[in-house]
Amino acid sequence: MDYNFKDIEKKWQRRWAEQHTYQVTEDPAKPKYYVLNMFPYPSGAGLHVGHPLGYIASDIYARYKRMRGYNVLNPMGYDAYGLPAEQYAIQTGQHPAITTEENINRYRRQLDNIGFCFDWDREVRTCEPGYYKWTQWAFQKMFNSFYCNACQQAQPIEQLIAHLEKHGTDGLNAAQTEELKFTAQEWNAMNEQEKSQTLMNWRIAYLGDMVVNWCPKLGTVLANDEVVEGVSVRGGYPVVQKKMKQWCLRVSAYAQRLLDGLDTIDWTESIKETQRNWIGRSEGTEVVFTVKDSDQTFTIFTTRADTMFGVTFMVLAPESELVDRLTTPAQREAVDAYVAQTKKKTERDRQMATEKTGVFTGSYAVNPFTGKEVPIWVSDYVLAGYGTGAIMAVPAHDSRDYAFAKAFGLPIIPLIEGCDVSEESFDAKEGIVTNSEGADFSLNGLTVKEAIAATKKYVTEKGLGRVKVNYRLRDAIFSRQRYWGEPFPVYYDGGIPRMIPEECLPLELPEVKKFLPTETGEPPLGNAECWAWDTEQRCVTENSRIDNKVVFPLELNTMPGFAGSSAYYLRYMDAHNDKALVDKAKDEYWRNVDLYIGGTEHATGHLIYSRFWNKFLYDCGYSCEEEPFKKLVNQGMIQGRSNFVYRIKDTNTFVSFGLKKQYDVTPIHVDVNIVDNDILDIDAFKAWRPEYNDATFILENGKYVCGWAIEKMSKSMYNVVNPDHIVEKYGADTLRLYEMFLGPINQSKPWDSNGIDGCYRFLRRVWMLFHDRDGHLVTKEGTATKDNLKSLHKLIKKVSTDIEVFSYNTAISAFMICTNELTQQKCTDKEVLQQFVALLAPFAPHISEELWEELGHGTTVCDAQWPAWDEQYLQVDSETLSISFNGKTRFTMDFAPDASNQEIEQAALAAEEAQKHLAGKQIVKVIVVPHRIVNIVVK
RNA sequence: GCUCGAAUGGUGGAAUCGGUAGACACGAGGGACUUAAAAUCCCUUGGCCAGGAAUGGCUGUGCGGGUUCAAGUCCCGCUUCGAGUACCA
Repeated sequence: MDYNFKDIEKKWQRRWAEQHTYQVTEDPAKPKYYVLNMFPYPSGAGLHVGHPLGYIASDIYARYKRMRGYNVLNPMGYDAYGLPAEQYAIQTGQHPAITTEENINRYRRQLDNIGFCFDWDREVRTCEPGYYKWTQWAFQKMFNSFYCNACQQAQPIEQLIAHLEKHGTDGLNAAQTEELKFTAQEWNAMNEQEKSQTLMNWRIAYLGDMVVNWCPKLGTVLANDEVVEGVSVRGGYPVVQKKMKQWCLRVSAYAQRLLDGLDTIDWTESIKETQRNWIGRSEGTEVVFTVKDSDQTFTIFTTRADTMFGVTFMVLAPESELVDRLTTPAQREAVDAYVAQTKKKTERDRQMATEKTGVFTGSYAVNPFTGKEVPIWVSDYVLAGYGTGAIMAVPAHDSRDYAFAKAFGLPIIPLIEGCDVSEESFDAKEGIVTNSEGADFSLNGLTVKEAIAATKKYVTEKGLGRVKVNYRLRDAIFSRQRYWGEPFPVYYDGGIPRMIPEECLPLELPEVKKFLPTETGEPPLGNAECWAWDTEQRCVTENSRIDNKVVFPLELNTMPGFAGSSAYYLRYMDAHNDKALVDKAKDEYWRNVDLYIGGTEHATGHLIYSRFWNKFLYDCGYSCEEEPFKKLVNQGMIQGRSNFVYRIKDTNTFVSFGLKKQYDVTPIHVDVNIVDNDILDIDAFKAWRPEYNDATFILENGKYVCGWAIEKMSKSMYNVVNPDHIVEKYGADTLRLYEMFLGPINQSKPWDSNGIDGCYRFLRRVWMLFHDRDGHLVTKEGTATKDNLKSLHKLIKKVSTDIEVFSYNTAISAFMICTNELTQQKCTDKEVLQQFVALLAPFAPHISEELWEELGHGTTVCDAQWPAWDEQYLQVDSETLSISFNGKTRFTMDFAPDASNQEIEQAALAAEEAQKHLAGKQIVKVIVVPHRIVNIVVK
């Protein structure tokens, strides 16, 4: 009887589901292990073979850990809110909930085919009210909190209000949007609306006037990580800068903790580095400049405080509010025109611009070090969102300032001994400072590093400014002008945003007639009939037109994609709890994710937001670990391997790859599913498209050979491989093995079906190892030979160590070697074969379960104990010989067992030769393997 | 531009701490079985040279140097490719 994977896999998948084999509960008797995959967005295209790569890798690890005695949590769910479903809804009118549901069902079918050990009883979907209740809940907590810089922790907003009532802003040390100064009396005199507005300066979730990335094509704002090279990540539409009132999260308050936390977690260096760059900590100095003939002052930020004597002009960002204040009447028109012009530019235009543009404000700033007056300019090469939105320009030592100075003929003063700034600026932070002497202060003769320190000291002592740490990390814009997302649990009372009561959550997403913005440009929720809050009934009601009823409009924006994915790992711990995000005891049991697997593309998005969100919940006492993901493994991308046929120009004749040079040909993508090992199935090709019905072919050796290329896996390249087809043809176990055998999981690699036969043959050989020709088990008790045990224990050791370092491809190689060895040895020992099956179980669970059952076990192989290896079976019999020269024993040599006499002789001669070069030292031991002396130990 | 990573046969990839480079698999070639095909099994397979053969020799991990008894691995200098990021003052 042959290896019948179809029946075996169906049988076990059904049994696992029926018996809830992978259902897991908290068990204090066992150590926990939490394995997590980044949950998928269920797209309409379904899974391709690239998606399961990470799931298979984590599944193997989860099964392995379970066999090692851990209580393993391995959940799965769906990141169900997203743009594609909404865009589809706009085009077709189909409600996104329906398409999302359909897509989820398709995903689930495809996932079930592969035999994962997910605990589906814990499934979450971000679009379900029972789930997003807790997204809304967390948002409200953030709204009701501020970040205390002194204690480096989020605190209740009441505490801040109490401080303001007593002391005003005096002595306040909290993360804030801008520095405000007012007294307790001023605070107490504010009306409610003013107070509400003022508090936004500190709330962790706040409504802020932000310069945002507005994407007109998508009709919504985007976060920084959703914009790449000036265009939206989704769709690639242009993005412009715009000032808008938006909900924001004060992620920047956590910048330092997000940075420090990286040192405590086991992630790859490259992804930590990406996050460090994204957070972008830079230590520098803020210096206050006064404006000539005015009582105005403004602050700039610089990391090159040593260049204060080289400042020849100042530059403001066009969006900076300083522009308005510092523009003189004479320059007003020119400045307004310039600002208007930059507003029109897209982010991309601004980045692409090679020439510096700008305009003079008419005002002059006074250098506090030299008293010299320098012109203040406006230019879009200065960013509003970083530092103070204003800079001091030192053209001699900054390439951007240099370009600007050259463009507008501004002076350039070199400050480093011996540097040449006639052609370009000298940006390096090295050299000896010169030309830097003021009335009571000189930097001349110092190194750049010393000069920066000296300037910091001087600035602080003289009260000219302060030492400041700046972060590139900006607050996350949390509003989206979209339908298919979590609604904000917020209503407006005369312009004051208020949270709907916690016990009324979730605030459910309303139905709308159409998914487009309203005629007045409101977000799609503006189309909802029932979308107002009745404070008395504590419920959603019809729009505020109803008479004699106090009804308040609800927020029309929805939350962005990252909202629902920021704390889902906590929800899995307690997925059905409607009293809390996660029960305290359960959180304390599962704590955080031990192994997180997913792609690198989330490095500056989800993986930052999620860490931020968790740190906030940690501060509030809802999560017991500060970092959500202890270890992170990034799986590589699976690329497509496209195939080409070559059509001779202006004909319907196709020429095989090897002969194409003789003709003038056009390469054409051909569906990889009708190509096998680069050999085209000609009949299938003719049937593929009507125009190829009567195609003719020029073959080589009777075959049509296709060309190939590595490209992204996508429909348009006809290179998408559906895992369902592989499972159908070879079985899930083969798919699992092959995906892992392809290479290291963290490496990107092309999908190439060519090698899959090898894995299939391997599984068949495993099957044949256990059965005779008639399908009967061959095992006998107590027949293990020394060779059997050596093969087995070699395998146990190799597989155990390889799994720990995620080197699955080499582990599978070891299985192949061992299977061949045991087959050759005609091994029939039950004990040996049993342990072999246990080892195979994480990789190929279906066949392992079947064999395990045949071997007479009533329990599932997942609960088998992971075998331990015994070194005694692995020892190599090495020989030690004493080598004598001139009748004296000189040293001993260790030989590999297969070393020949000739080699031993050569080694001895070589060792004696070596002895001559070791002045006075004595060789005590020489280790030899065939061909070579491995090690000479000397005394 | 900056940061990080990579480069090994026809292909995917092995090689623990510097110690027999090319494991394992695919592909290819040859053979066995078969009326035939599929499937399966066996042999060969980095390159070059010598030999009837077993076998032996040389060469070989992107390029050029260096350290070492010994380098794919360590150091210095390049080349190419990939990923991320970019007026961040």
